[in-house]
Amino acid sequence: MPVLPSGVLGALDPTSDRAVFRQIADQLREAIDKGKFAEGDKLPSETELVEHYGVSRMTVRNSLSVLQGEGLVVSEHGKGVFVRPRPPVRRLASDRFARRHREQGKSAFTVEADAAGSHPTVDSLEIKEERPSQDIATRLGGPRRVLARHRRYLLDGRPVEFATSYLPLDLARGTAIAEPNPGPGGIYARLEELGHRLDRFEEEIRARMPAPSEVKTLQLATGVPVIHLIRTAFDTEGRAVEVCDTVMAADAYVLAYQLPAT
Amino acid sequence: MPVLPSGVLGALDPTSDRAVFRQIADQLREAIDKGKFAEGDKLPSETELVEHYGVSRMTVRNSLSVLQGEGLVVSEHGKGVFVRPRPPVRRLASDRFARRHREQGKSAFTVEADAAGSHPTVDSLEIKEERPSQDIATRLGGPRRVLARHRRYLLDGRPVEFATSYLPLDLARGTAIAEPNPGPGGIYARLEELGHRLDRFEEEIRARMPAPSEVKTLQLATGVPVIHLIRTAFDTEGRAVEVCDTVMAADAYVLAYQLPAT
DNA sequence: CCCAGCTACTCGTCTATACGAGTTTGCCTG
DNA sequence: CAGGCAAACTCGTATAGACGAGTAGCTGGG
Repeated sequence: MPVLPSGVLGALDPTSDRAVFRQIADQLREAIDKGKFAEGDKLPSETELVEHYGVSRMTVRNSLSVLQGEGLVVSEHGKGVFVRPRPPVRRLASDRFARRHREQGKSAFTVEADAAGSHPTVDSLEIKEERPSQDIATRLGGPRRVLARHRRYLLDGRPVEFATSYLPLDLARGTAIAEPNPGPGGIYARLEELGHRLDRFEEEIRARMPAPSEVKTLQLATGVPVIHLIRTAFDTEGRAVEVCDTVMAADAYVLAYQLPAT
Repeated sequence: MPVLPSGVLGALDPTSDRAVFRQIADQLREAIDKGKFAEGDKLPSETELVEHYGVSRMTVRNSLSVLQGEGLVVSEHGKGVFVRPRPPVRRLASDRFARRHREQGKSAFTVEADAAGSHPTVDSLEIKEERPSQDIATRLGGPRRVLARHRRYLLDGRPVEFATSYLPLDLARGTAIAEPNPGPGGIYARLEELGHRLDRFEEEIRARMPAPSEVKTLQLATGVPVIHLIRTAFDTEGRAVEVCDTVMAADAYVLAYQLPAT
C-alpha cells in the first residue's frame, strides 16, 4: 500500500470511471497546487509511483506526460521529474519604444532588461536582403525587396525571444540600419535620423504552441507556449517603415499595455 | 514496405539517432505543413501507420501525441486523428472600449462579434459579493469587499473566453452593475453614468497552458494555450474602478494594440 | 422502406517486459 | 588522498498483447 516518503498522495478509486492515469495526474497536480511539492522539487520517481499506486510504469509515464503537457513539470533524463520553476517574467511596458529611451541611446530590449535587473545579450545576428513574404509585403505597403534583421535575445544567458525586423530596402540600404550594430538607440533611432519620425506602432499578438525549431531556438520546456507578436511601425506620414516579427517564450513575459479611453 | 493509400509518408532512417517516434512525427508534420493533409483531413489510422512503418502501435501513438501537444492534430475517439482546423480568429482591436461604442449601446464583446460577423452569446452568468484575492485587492486599491461578475462568452455557440469583473462593492452595490443584465453599453456605460468617467485602461497579457477546468470551460483541444488578460479600468481621478480577469482560447483570438510613439 | 442490430474499424487504457542512456554515489584502487 | 570506475538510480525508447468504448456502415428483419 501507500509507502511514499511523503504521504501526500492518496489511493486510486477503482469505482471511478476516470482513467487511472488521470487520477494519478490529478493527485500530483493537486499536490503541486497545494505546495506539497514546491517549485523545483523533485516528484517521486516513476518507480516509486509504480509501487505506490500498483500500476504499470507506462501508466505512470502517461500521468506524468499529462502534467508535462500542462507545463506543470519538466523531466530531466537521469535525474527525475521536477515541478517546473517559474522563471522571473519580464514586463514589456507599453512605453518601451518611448523616444526618451532612444535619446538615451537605449534600445527597447535594453530598456526592459534594465528594468528587470537582468543582463541582456544579442545573439545569432543575421542581416540579409530578401524578397518579403506576402504577409510582410502587405504590411509594408508592397516593397519588392526588404532588409531583414534577424537576431535572438537572451537574458542572463537564457534565450527569451527571437525576432526579425523587415524594412523596405530603399529605405534601409546603405544606412547604419544595415549594419550589424545599428548604433545607440537601435534602428528606430536611425529611422528618425533618416527623417522618418515615428508616429505610432501597431502590435498583433497571438499565442500558440511552438514549432520544433522554436523549441530549439528558445530552449523551451514542453508545455510552454510562445507569444507571437507582429509590430508595424508607422512614420508621421503614415508610411509603414518597419515590421518586426517576434516569437517569445511565454513563460518569460508579461505584456503590458495602456489604452486611453477615447 | 510503404503501402499507404497516399504515398506521402517516407521510410524510417534506421541509422539516424533520432528516435523512431520522432521521425514519424516529423514526417507527419511535414506532410501537414506541405498541405498533403489539409485542415480537417483525417490522418492515416494508427493501424495503417503501424503497418506502413513496421513499428508497434504504442510507438505510433507516441508520435501522434507529439503532434497533439503541438496543437497540430486532434484525435476523435472512434473516428480518427484529424488535422486541427484553425477556427476563424477574432481580432480584438484596441478601440473596443471606445466611448462611441458604448453610446451606441454596444458592449465590447458585441462590438467585436459584429466585426467578425459572428453571433455572440453570454452564458453561466453569476454575480456575487465576495472578499477579493490579494492580487485583485491590490489592483483595486484595497477594498475589503468587491462585486464579482462571472460570465462566459460564446461565438456561434463555441465558448471562446470567460471572464470575471471585480468592482469595489461601495461603488457597484445597488446599481445596475449588480444586475444580471447591466443594460446597453455594459458596465462601463453604467460606471460613467455614476460619474466615473473612464480615463484609461491597463492590460496585462500572459500566455500559458490551460488548467483542466479551463480546458473544460472553453472546450479546448489539446495543444491549445490560453491567453490570460487582466485589465484595470481607471477613472479620470485615477481611481481603479474595475479589474477584469479574462481567460481566452488562444486559437480564437488575435489581440491588436495601437501604441502612440511618444 | 425504415430501423435495429451486428460488425468492422477507430482511438483509449492498461499491462509486462526489455534495453538504452544520462546522473549520482560511493567504493576501490593507485 | 585523489582519481577512476562501477553500481544503482533516473528517465527514454520500443515491443507485444489485451480489452474497452465510440463510430459508421452494412445487412437483415419487420
